[in-house]
Amino acid sequence: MDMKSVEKKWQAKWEKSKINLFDKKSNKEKLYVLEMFSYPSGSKLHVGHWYNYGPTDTYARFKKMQGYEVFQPMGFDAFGLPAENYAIKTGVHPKDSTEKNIETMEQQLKNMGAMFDWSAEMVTCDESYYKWTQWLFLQLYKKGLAYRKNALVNWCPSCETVLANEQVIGGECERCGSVVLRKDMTQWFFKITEYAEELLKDLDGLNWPEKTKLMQKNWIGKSTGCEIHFECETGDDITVFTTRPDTVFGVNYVVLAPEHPLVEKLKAAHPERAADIDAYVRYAAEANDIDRLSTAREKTGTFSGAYAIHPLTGKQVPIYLADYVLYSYGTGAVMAVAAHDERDYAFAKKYGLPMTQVIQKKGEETILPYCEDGILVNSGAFNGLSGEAARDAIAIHLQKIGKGGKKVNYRLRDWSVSRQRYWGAPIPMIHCEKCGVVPVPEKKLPVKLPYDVEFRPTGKSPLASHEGFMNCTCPECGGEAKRDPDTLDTFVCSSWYFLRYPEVKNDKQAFSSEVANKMLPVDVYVGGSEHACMHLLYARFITKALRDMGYINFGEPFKRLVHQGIILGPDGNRMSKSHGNVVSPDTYIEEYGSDMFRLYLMFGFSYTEGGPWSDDGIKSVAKFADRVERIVRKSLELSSDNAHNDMKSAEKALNYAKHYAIKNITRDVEEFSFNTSVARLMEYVNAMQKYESEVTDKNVAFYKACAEDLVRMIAPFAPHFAEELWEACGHKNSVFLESYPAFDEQALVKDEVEYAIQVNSKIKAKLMIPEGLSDADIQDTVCAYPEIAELIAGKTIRKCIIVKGRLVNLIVG
RNA sequence: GCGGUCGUGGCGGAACUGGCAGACGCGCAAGACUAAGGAUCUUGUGGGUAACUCCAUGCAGGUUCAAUUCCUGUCGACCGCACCA
Repeated sequence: MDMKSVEKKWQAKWEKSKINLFDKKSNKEKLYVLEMFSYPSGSKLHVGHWYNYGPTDTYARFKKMQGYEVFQPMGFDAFGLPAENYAIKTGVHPKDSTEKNIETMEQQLKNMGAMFDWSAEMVTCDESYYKWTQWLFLQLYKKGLAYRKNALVNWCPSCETVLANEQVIGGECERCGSVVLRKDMTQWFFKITEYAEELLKDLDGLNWPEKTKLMQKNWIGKSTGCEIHFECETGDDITVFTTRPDTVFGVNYVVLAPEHPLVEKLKAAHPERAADIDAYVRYAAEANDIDRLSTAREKTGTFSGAYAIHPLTGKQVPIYLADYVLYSYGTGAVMAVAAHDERDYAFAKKYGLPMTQVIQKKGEETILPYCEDGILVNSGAFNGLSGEAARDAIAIHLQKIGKGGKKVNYRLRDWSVSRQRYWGAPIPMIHCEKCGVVPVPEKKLPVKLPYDVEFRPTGKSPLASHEGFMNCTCPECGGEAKRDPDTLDTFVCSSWYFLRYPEVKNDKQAFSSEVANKMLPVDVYVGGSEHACMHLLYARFITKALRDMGYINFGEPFKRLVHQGIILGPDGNRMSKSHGNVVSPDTYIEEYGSDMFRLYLMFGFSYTEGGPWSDDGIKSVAKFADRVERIVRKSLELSSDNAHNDMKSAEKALNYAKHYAIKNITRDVEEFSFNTSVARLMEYVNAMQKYESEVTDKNVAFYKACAEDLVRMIAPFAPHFAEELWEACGHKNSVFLESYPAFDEQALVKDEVEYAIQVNSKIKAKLMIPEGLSDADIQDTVCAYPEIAELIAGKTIRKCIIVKGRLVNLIVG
């Protein structure tokens, strides 16, 4: 079959007949199948795109044939750093390069022949979309979920710009390789932490890969413990968080993170330490992330000169500054128990601080630092308690005396969304000297991203130097004001796009509650696992926030999540230009066509595993298709004159093969197990071939029906190919308007089944046993079988294990 | 360091809730049809052995009538987090 022209032909027909469009009026059950949309990069579709979209399209087509009204949209995540970097390098404007790239990718996606509903296409850098991204920001602001604060951000000194965490690779700038520093800046944040508990709890109900749920769980990092107040000599309260209140009597000192606000005050109280403190704070600030985060790094710190009062013993403990305490976690201060914490132990050892053992290992000698649970000693009234009981009792006691109490902490931090970049959605906020920070009124949206901007890095947001953009009037007082010069993290754009797809043309709203509640949540979401703790978490957060604002009535965006594996280069490394191992799909598609390429991707790999690329099997897949075509065409040539209509054993065998294939494919496609599905198709084709070549007296009508079923069965896997054959079979309508063949359990009932016969768990024989026998009859049949009878002669049967349809195990002795 | 996933023929990979290990295919070998075949079709194909059979799912144990599957330890690969108190 000339796949090239066949593909063109059917793509044109599909477009004309609008068969791939979602029918809102349909009374079939909706199924929202979504692949993560793509970033319009300069190059063409790569193997990864194909691997994500091809097999998922097979799933979607399969569900369509099963009677669902499938919605499978596609769009582009078009804002972002790569386009801007490309612009800096080449001078081509991000808008121009992005639009051009989208055009190419659209064409390539269309050539793939997936059943994307192109009427629902959406591009995040279009005004018609980012208007609503800005709207979303304003809603979060109104709700108190978007706020501005001063924070430490990743700063690249050479590009003079802030970088997102994901753009810091091993502590270095993704663009230029400089070591990234931390810098204090005022930034917009989304209060995702407010949803920490719900984001954690709701994971349980999701049909997601366990691995991904676990990653999110760890990322959220819930830890249950206790807050304890130490009174500082300045009169201030130093609150620490600990998961080990049972060690509180062992506190030897208190440590503040160098960024802790109290540091300034302590310095003022102890001028004799000021120089040292300043030096240390500076040292900590300059230490880069790699150094600071390394657990192997030697602990450093300095004495503040001040003391705090232990809340239970009343003793004085020194206050230290040390950067092994992170300002961003908990309270930015810890109680140090040198005897029972490895870090405190290392620090105490280095600075010659005392250690107090308060936990004893049960029944064995305690070697410090001892960080496990044990029996409390030197702990006043709490001596003798251990573990959870001790923690509980001490927390309750602290609460009673007003010195602390139980507390839950999360590792999750608020989401920093400001970017000092050009190619993103402008933040719809205005800074007025009189009125402060004022939101842009909703009806003034969108805040348009100007085209004529100098986007080369200067240390400030590119928009900051665009006067036409920056200068505006304050919506409240009408006076002169400035716009926010930053743009939103592109993850904001992608955190709600699935809500927009069902009504991309809605120019009154981002989405309507009515449609969203009907079309969402997404039933099956397919994309890479690298988004586990970014996009997939953000999208959940935004969904919950929108639910709480009353816009939607569901709190989870993606009911089921599937991750495709990664196709590596032939050398087993990740495909990359630097490895020189990038495989382009184009040459294969040129030679074999889009259907064969996707069929091979499905057959050659385990979908969720992926693996190193190899094209060994691609020819065989094409060969398989040839065989299918030959069989179908041959069946058409047969004349039913003088043919019989009986279901003899040959027909029964073929019928069995067909229903066996249907049953397994139906189960496997649901599981995204495409390789086994294709294997079952091949088996069925082999059975067809066997019947074709071996049976001279054919049941022609039956055989023709089998051939047509084959075309239906293969349709989701090779859509253009199947349409062509379906037409050849004399049908006018698309094969995708057909139902996927259903299997009949009755056809799978055999007269007799082969059993493996074991004697003392060793296989001794294979035996055909009629279906429907009782266990006792099966045992008798087996024992009567000469080969077995001989083996068990003179021995008693102690046990007979029968697994219906599979094996019989005789335990004799 | 912590958490997780995975180790099966020469290769990609199967094995549903523990039940005949190696489905399906690649590759390889032999044969058929051919002027020819890198087309197509048929047969064979984990290893050892002349054979009965024996050995095989990273390695070592355990549970079980039965283990690729469950448990313990160990080695290796990959992924995520990483001074989270």
